[in-house]
Amino acid sequence: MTVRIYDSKQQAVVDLQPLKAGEVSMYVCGPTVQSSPHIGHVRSAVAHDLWRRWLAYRGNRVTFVRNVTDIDDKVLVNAVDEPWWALAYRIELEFTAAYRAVGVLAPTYEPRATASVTEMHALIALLIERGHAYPALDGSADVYFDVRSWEQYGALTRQSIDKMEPAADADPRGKRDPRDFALWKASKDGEPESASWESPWGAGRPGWHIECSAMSRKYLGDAFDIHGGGLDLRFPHHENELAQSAAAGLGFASVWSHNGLVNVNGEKMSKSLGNSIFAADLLSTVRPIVVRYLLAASHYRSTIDLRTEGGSLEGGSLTEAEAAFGRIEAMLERARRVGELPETDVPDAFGAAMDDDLSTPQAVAVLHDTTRAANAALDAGDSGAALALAGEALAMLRALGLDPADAVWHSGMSASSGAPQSAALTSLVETLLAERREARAAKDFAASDRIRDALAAAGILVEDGKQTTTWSIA
RNA sequence: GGUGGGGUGGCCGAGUGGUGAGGCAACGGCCUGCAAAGCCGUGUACGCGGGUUCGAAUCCCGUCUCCACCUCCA
Repeated sequence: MTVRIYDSKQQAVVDLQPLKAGEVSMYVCGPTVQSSPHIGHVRSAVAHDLWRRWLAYRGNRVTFVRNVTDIDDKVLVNAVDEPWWALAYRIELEFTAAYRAVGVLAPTYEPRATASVTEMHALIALLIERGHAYPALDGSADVYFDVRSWEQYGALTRQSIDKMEPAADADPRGKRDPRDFALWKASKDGEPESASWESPWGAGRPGWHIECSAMSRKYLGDAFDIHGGGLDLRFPHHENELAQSAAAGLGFASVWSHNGLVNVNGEKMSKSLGNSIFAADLLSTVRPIVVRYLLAASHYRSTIDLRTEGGSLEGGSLTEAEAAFGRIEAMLERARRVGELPETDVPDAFGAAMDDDLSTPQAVAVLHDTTRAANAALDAGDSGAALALAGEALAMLRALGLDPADAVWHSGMSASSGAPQSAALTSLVETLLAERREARAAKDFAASDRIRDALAAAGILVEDGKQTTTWSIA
């Protein structure tokens, strides 16, 4: 069965035809580690993680490379009271933590730009040799890509050079055309020695785009299947990558995949508006699995408009997501009390939706339908049907990386250090519930309700089932 | 100016010609000692104006409007 994917370059959904049958190579643009991760970074990572998991579910061996841009103008600028490499690594760790928290699988490899300077030099030399790049005309060590020499420049975003605005990433005096972009940037006075590498054109550091061309080639080869990233990277970053790699004679990416951006209350997140939602705040306010659910429930290409209530993350989209996902979790718990969930494949409708350009909104609808059907079967006492349906729901959750039982959601402090407290709590609650059971048996509902209210005041929800009473921390 | 994406019920969000995806919220019912949870039911939704068609959210023409990108961006 064929997985279909939207290719940003062709602007159409196409059959994914891997270069090698049964193997898919993906290169995803990771962050420039210059400041803390926000929900947009998390969204991008989850979107590509969903792709990776689905392609693997369909039997492909996926090689997934996501880079870390650890040298860049902003890394240097933001490193005020620490070395630039310390800032870069500190921020990289924050990204790793955020990705892990929302269940993003570790890449097959995660190369840092600074570890591939040699490969960048080789690519730049190749471009000069082929007549598509030149050392700056002003005698600096800058090297530029010559956009006029590559007639397909603009192919990715369908723009013509003449209608583009000039690039501002280097002194235009050294350029043949103002739209030429830097492959190599000469070291400048005042920049740390550690941020400077020798090159055939003089000491300097990489331009922004060349690293991805060099690293994708290094780890995935001259041609690979999918190149992903945020929609905001289409231009100039991906356009320039494409130009470099294609002009160097490389096959490069077969498919370009871009995830949509995240708005907050209808506005683009930006530093000037001060409305950025940082991963650390998000993940300490809302359960990470719910964040992942929220991101997975929207199509990866659409803009997500995150609604907050009076500036608080609680009360808007995230609270709705908690309610919706909580239903599914509750059903799984109900079903597990009846028996063990069988291992099954995902339902066909779910698979068909996922195959169709990762249509997770429809796939999640199937998940909700299955949840409702499982609850109905449980209400009807049909354990066999209930377990079969719950098993299907679990298979879907696993395909989406949303299995509530997965160890990633239970890492950290809570599990171990909380164990004694949890045992003490359970003992107390069970004692109170035993008292309540007696009161109910004696039809002393006033006493019964008093106990339930007291527990509720402590944040513990008591629910009477047909046979048993369950409790949970609200 | 150029390129691209939108406007769907109280809210979010799918859907490219044929019995109203799914979720959140609300209301009614079943269940319950009462609740909660669950299940069942309840909505004359497709920016506006024309057109094509037996039939349009979906196709065509016109029009209004919002957003993103055009060398910092996931």
